[in-house]
Amino acid sequence: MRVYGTRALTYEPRVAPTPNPAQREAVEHEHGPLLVLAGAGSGKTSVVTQRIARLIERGVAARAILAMTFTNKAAGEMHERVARLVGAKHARDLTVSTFHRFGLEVLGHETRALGFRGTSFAIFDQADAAGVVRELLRDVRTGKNYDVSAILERISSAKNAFMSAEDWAARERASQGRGDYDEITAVLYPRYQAALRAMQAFDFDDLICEVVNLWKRREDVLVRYQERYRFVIVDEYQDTNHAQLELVRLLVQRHKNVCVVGDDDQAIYAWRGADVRNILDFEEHFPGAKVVKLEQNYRSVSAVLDVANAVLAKQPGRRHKKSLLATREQGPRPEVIVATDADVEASFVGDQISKALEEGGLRPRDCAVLYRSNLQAQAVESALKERQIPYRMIGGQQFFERKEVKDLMAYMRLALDPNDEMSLRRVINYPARGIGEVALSKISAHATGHDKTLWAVVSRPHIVHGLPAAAMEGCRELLRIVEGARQRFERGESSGPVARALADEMGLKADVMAASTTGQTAQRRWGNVEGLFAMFARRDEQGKGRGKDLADYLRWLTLRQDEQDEEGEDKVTLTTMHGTKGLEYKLVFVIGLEEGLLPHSRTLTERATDLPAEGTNSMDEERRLFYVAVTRAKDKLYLCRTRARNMRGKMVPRVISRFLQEIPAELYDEREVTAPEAPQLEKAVAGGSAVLAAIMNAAPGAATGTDGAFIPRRRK
DNA sequence: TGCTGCTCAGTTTTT
DNA sequence: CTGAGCAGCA
Repeated sequence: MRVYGTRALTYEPRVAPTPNPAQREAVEHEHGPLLVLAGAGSGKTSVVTQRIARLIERGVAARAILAMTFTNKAAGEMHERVARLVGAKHARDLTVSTFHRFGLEVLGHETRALGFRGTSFAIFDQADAAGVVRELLRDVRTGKNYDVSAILERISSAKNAFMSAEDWAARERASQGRGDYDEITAVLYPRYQAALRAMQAFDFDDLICEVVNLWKRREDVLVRYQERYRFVIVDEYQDTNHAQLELVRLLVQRHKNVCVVGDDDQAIYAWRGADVRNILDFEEHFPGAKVVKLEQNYRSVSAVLDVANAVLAKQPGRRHKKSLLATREQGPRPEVIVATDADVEASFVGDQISKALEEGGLRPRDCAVLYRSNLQAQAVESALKERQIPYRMIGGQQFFERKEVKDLMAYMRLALDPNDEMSLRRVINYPARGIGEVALSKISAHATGHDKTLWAVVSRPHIVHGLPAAAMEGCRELLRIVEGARQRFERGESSGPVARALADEMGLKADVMAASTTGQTAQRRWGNVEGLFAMFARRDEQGKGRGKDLADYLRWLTLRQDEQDEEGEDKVTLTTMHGTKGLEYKLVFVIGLEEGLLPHSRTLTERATDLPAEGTNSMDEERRLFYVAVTRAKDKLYLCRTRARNMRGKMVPRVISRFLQEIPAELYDEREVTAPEAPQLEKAVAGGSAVLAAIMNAAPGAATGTDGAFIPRRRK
């Protein structure tokens, strides 16, 4: 038992919940479709893992079970938790995979059925795909400045709906005047798809869609997978898109043992193609489905749950109505903080965390700051830095999307397989070596014209008619670098040393330094490269640093986000509301609860680039996002907003978020914060260990600094 | 070819 | 106020 304040508010540590009747029902269910509606904090993960364990216990072969998640992290965690229940031996046979990884695996095994030459294909990430579209756009020469990502969004949505280029064009014609973007997409979609196939490449959507297409075309292939995976479990089902539904539907058609777990109240990804109707209409998609609702919340104190339920109370037309039932005590009241501006808001957060750490017995990892947009992180970052509080930021640009990392990876791929055209194109003129747009198109044209690979032409640049001497020299330079690395591999060197040699040879360090405006960014970016070296070194130690192992790994890395930051580091978490799903913290700050941030201005005003999503309402989605944020808090919740905020260089007055406005005032305490607090003062008065009250239950106004101690922070 | 300066836009993001 | 992308010049 821990005393959290002068009012002797006591928090029982969360007891591992013995399964309640609903949970037990979900765990014990064996055959036929099952929908588990799992409210926030209702013990979803434990139900899923126990269910898998139970199946194995009842004699289902582990290799017949397939669990699908969205992120590698979730897959890893699930696998680990099942392993703890059933032992490593069974766990090894179990398949826990992301949708995309699964798709990759299937396509990799079926290259013959796909009619590919050889067994290798490339995976294009967002940036690669954008590059293709940008290039196609140049070819078409529209004279207009199209937003590439808006086009990609449309291509993606067409693919996931299994619309062919003709379907799209037909729809575009039928609903004429739908705008330039539908029109240009109709032009580019077929070209984009053709370009990918020509390069023997798949984008992320293809990894799902092409599996479905293959299975539809080749019953014999489908049957193999149906026979293999007789029990299928899908996590975060509310995030699935149409293609993923089709994949699942085909896979379980025969045995019908499909269990999906999700929460329609936490559907926040419609903007990237998730279709909440998948979970709403599950019973129609899978007739005879059993439905189990998990409504007992084991995470949050009831004062927090009251706010969460109030947020959803205004949500119109919920299909699967659930409410969160508290199992914990009342707890401290959530607080609404009104700060003068974003810096004051950030300082307040910093001060409260600082107190919680010094006097409240909390660890940094118990605290999180949630915001709508990554931009908001900056003020909080400096506030925490100033107070020397360790933090980690989730989101922002991912490690493997960083340019310097991608460049070096492309060289590594090229050294293993010079016919990897995408990688070649990426680095053919990086670092700059005189092969510009003109030279590249000459080389490229020669390759297509003489039915040679791009690499074959680069290897013998003199055969290209009219290629400038500089470009020819550049080709030889590239050849020398890649050849050198290839030979190192042949001599038996493993990935770590080869990567270092490559970086050396091409002068990566010099380029990274030169391309960075400040010493700090240079340091950070070179640090990323060092991180990549370290990653290769780790693989080398495991004996997986060369040959096919390495090639497979490099390909798979395209599907893999940051492997860098250590799980379980003792740091405060800074993340977007989207990035926080599935996580929980004792102390949570939700900041920037203002119109224009939440709901975000982009949901308030429509744009030509926006892709209207069917059957969804973005305002409702913003509300659910708020709900997700609120339900992360276990013990104490702060809801913060500002009166004015510096936006695009101007101070702008701010209006309270409609979602915050809707919460009945009796559910929280409110206070105004005009200047950062003076923690020293607090400490002098309070002292001792029982002062957690300061953060948990401070009397309104008590901590508001009025002594003018506010020194504006310098912004770098 | 490659750099500089201008213009424009400015969510969320996993794979 | 920033950063990305492009046009125009060296």
